Amino acid sequence: MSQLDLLYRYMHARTGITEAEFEPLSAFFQPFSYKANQYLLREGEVCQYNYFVTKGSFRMFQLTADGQELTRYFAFENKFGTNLTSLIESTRSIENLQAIESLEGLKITKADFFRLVETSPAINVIYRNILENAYITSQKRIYDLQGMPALDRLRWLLNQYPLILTRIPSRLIASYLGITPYTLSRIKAQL
Amino acid sequence: MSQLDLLYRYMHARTGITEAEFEPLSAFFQPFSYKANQYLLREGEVCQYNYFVTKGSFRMFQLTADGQELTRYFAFENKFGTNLTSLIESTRSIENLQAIESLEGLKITKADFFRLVETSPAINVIYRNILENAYITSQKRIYDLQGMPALDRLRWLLNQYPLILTRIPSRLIASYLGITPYTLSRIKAQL
DNA sequence: CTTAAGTCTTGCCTTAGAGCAATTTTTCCA
DNA sequence: TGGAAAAATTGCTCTAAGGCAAGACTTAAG
Repeated sequence: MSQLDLLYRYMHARTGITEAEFEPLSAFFQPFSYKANQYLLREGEVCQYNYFVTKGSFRMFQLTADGQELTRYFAFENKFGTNLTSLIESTRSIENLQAIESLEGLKITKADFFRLVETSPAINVIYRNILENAYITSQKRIYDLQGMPALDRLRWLLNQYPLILTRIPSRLIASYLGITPYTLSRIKAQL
Repeated sequence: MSQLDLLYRYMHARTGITEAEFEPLSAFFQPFSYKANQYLLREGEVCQYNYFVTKGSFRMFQLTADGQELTRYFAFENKFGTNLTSLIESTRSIENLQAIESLEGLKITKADFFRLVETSPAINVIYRNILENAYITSQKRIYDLQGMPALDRLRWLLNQYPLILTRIPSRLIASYLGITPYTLSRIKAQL
């Protein structure tokens, strides 16, 4: 299935958009691809695109003052992903977007995207949907992880993404759970 | 200034709405008031309203399995506040909304609100704005607090809300920072 | 004003996870 | 495919925060 077909399916499922309505929108999306470990966005840059993933995955992470990586989000196939905060506020990003595996998808510029939010009912709904999901996901993450011991957090993550341990390197998972690789290694033995 | 004036100012600042455009919307908002410690919403209920605060404050918190309160958000004057997750998904709330001080404001029902999101450009923008801010705030919270020692978290909070220690009881602040009241008491001495 | 209930503080001990170092395993390319 | 580099594991020690208990302080109600 082509990248545009995947995007159409994504949008149709959420907005009921028809192929005829989708057609003029499709011109705003350009293909992109990155190799594993390449950066889509680096800290300090202003995010210019909203990315729709059709193959592979990327992550968002921040570098702390003492050089530690804090991973906040993994974007897999059939997901929009971007640094929303930087995109919305046009501020310099405090986080990095980096391909984990070889990555392909479609991207739309910030200007086109926000213009379509105002002019295309379907994109208005898609954006609302992205924001709602981003918010709900981030809430679940705060809440479910708050005060939970490390082992329970790992179980929670495996419940959300059962395949994650096979697909994502352990050090990134540790970084996502807010624990050290040492601790992750130790608690995996207790699963 | 009347409650409706405050709401109009809030909306005008964000959407440029005129008084004439605002007038038909105002009928959807009903006044509410709660005394300190009363609940706007309890865990297990489906949230039915979006609340605009004109006086006082309320908080959102979750009860953990072992009876601990985890506070996630404080809503003060001139803010919309609700359990967005429950409102969006029509699911039972896992959190409680409780007035901290004596509280007044305007509320709109879920059904009216989402209908206006579709039919009123101003409310569409307001909702987008609420979602964007909710997301950005929640991100800042995750990020800024992740891995930070308790004393630095307290400083971060005081930076965001300098008045909070004078306005909100310490046990709620501890609950918001994800630390125990014991620890909060100890680190306040180090400020 | 007085008393009870709730809240905050502080001493003492316990504990989960951090961090270092050394070893093993896996991954990556030349 | 062989060797270097990165990642994962594991023993040991250390530390920030948790939790109990006792006392001080505050607040609200009669």
